[in-house]
Amino acid sequence: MLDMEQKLKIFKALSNETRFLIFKNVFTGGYTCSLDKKQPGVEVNPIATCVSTVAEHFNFSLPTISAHIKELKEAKIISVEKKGNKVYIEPNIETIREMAGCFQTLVTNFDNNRALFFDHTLALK
Amino acid sequence: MLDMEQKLKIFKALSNETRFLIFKNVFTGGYTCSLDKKQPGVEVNPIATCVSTVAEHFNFSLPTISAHIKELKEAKIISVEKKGNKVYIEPNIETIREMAGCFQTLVTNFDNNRALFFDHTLALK
DNA sequence: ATACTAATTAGCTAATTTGCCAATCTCTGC
DNA sequence: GCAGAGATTGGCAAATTAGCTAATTAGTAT
Repeated sequence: MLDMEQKLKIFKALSNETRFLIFKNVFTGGYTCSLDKKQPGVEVNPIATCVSTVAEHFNFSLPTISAHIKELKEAKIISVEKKGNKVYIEPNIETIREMAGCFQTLVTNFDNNRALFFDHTLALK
Repeated sequence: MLDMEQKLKIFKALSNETRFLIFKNVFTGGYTCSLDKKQPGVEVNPIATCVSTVAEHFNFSLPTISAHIKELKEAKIISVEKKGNKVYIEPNIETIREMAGCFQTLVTNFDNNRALFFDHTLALK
């Protein structure tokens, strides 16, 4: 279960357009597959990518993109793994699953409370 | 459907601890009911409250809380309605429902894609 | 060893955010 | 009309964020 501090980090990480777009592309496979032809034995999540590949999609410097990726990592939205020279980035789907659950719980409880207020029998159904 | 700009506003609004707590309390009924004894005919959502009631829960000035509430309103997380002297605040559950849907869609699509990659028949099920 | 690539760190500036107080506006009640 | 309560606006200071370049670290390849 995500505590408040963790949720705040997630919201902050996703509140910046650049980070949001990185997040979107990492989770939907928007970046080219990073399986490296020079390192055919390296096992990497097929939709993973690396910091400089991400940077190619933006008009920002590599250090800037690196810092954004660090923030996404600290929010546990992505995870990173250094293999050889590169840092591979992978989506951390469990965090997103938790967020989906949190919002859904809020909606469900809200609907139940509303039913409870206006029609007691409905809430018990 | 929420566009990216709207999502960014929502994430930004919820990335601040004070705004997050206001959000939480407005949606879970954490504030005292604001049905005004002096205005018994006024119809108000039972879990609505007003700006100064919210401010009582924080060690921040009223203008500061007012600004936070404005940001939550512009993100369409809450809606406000002026009745007489006061501004009543109500949860905007539809926005939260949309957020729940967005996250859930992302998770579902991710899981399907993963299944597609590793086992084609699974994805078709 | 040297050179090259990938990435991070450090130090800086500009812009944004978050708080405050004082002033103003709006509505209620006398 | 005037006083008072509720709320917003404007102007300011401090803190944070987001970008840059230059320097550094880590790994690869010659």
